Amino acid sequence: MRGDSAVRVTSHDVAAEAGVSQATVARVFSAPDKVAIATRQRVREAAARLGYVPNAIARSLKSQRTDIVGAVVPAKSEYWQDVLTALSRRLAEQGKQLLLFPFADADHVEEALDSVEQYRLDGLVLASSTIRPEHLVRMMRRPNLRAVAFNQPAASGLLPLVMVDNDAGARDLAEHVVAQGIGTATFVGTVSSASTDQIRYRGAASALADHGIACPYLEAGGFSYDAGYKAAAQIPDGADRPDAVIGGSDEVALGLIDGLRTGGLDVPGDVLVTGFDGLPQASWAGYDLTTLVQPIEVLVDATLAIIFDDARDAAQPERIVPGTLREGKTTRRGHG
Amino acid sequence: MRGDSAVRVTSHDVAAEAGVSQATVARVFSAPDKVAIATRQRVREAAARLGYVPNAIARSLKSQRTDIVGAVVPAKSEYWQDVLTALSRRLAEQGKQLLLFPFADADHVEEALDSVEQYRLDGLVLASSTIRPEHLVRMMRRPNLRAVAFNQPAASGLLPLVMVDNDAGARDLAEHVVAQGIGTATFVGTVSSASTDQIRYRGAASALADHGIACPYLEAGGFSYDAGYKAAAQIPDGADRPDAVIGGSDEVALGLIDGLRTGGLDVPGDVLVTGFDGLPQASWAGYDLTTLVQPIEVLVDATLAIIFDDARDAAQPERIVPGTLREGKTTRRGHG
DNA sequence: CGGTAACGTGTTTACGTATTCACGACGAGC
DNA sequence: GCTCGTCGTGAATACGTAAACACGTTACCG
Repeated sequence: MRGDSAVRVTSHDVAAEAGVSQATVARVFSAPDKVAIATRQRVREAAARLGYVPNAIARSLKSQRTDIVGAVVPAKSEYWQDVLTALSRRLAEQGKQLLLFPFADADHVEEALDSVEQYRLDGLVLASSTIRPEHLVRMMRRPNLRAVAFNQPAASGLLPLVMVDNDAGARDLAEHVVAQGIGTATFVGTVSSASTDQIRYRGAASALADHGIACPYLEAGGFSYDAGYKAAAQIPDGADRPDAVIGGSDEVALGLIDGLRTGGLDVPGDVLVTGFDGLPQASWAGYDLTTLVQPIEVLVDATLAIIFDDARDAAQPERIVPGTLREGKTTRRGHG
Repeated sequence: MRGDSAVRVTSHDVAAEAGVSQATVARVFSAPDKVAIATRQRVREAAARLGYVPNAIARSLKSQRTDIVGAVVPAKSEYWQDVLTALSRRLAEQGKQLLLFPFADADHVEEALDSVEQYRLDGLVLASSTIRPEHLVRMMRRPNLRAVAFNQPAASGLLPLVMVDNDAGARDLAEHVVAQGIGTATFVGTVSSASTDQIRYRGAASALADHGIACPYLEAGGFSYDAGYKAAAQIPDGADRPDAVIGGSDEVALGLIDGLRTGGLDVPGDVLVTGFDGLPQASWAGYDLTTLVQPIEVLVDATLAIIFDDARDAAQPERIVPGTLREGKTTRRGHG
């Protein structure tokens, strides 16, 4: 044992100090109204005197609840950072905690889930489409564990699902750029491996097609600023240059903007750019990106509702929440 | 009990299935070399057949280790996001987890620490100078809990401390802008409430003074992009305009840049700008900020070393790690 | 005034695992 | 052939709490 200078104090110690039984001490901390006020007071004082703090581990073992929700998310992503912030705040309000299982590559998801199973969490938020279906169903089978897929269209039918309306959002963005008078467009994203990007692409392409505008697709090969920055170099210039570039996400779009500008183009003068997600950085004055803002609070609340509401047995819920278009200067044509 | 369609399977069940005792099952999962290979195999198969997964809660209760490290951090901050990412990755490599205790205001730190005490964590990373000293000492007294202050100069002497060399870094930045030929400068940060900013300001001011340059101070009133953006409007223009603006952090500096540019100034043409931290966003082509990059991996490793190395009894360690200057275009004068 | 319900508290057990102790078998050394 | 040590395993206990159950006291109702 290390650093055992201080003694570990348990509810038994407090019981002895206060002259009551251990059960009474436990009740004072978990169901105070079942204890007479005088006794409660006495126990509280004894606890304070000894520096007693209830042991959450033991409580969890006994009660079969950990009051901890896990989140399996990609380690590097601006978007997920925002989601986690909202999630942990809401959980904190309910006296619950967030245990993080970030993964770098998809290969590490497996290990993360091993840990998840050991910790007997109350709930689990599964994010990012790099989590494969077999992993999803594995989590589904754990007793006492409510798993929810977050913004992961591929999980549909396998798990309860909460996501923003990617299709409608993409259409809104497409309609918006069409309204700016564009004649050509290109979609840049990671359609190859992100089911959200797939839906966003189809939605945008479909809406553009309604106006007789084709929408070729350029693979960014990643979800990051860097991926977007590099992809910008592959967008045709000259006569083939598209009037608008639809980014699959804000991070990619921000990279696109800087990449295009580095290439000597003016945004929005030469090319319009849109994103998706509504990151804080997208609102920064240097970019002021037109994007579809996800109602993260709403999504998070819906997720927690599925995890903690007892009346969910009515099949797998699927909550699709609409986002809102935020019009920035990246689609404001000077000569429109 | 909710959703108890699946049965909970314990080491006892596995023991029965494999025809051994519970103790042997426990050994297979915690000290496999103490079990004969044949038995081990048999137990493993039985476990797989039943879908057994060791219960980390029970293990923690018995072993008095949770294999979980907590982190008390501000909910909203780009910088801390990066730190947490690095931290959780390193922990995952060691089979440990990160439990997050984010707080919005300083008022909520208290509640966060209440939770911390209950969970009997192996270690605790205390971040942000908005955690007051009385809170720090409270954490110091918990048995079996190794608390480390991360980039929090004010904790010096109270807790083991790991931080970047703010003073040297600030001096490096100051020397760098002096080398660009500036004659006047202003520091913008949150000296009022951040002990890191205080040191950075003193360091920069001192280095500038060595060259006969005064360094007035402008309070940003926050650590965010927005705070920087607004502060930019208060920087004197005309004859009093400083040649360089030293930001207390990258987030503030990025806001400053956009604020100055919105005000019609050219960065770096009219004003040089520097930051501090080395955020990913600072490297974005749209900014390319000159900043002092913190060696986050090194800091994190030092932190975990203090938490997990048994030989730390040699008083309170204080690790001060140097950062590295990253020269971006925000200090590259066209007409220098 | 008797019966009964509500209340407050103590006793006991269970949660699932790690670990100590004890025990038998087996091989080596003299 | 006996001792001793090692190895593999089982039995038993402890970790600290929550909750079921039991019991005595008090108050309320008809």
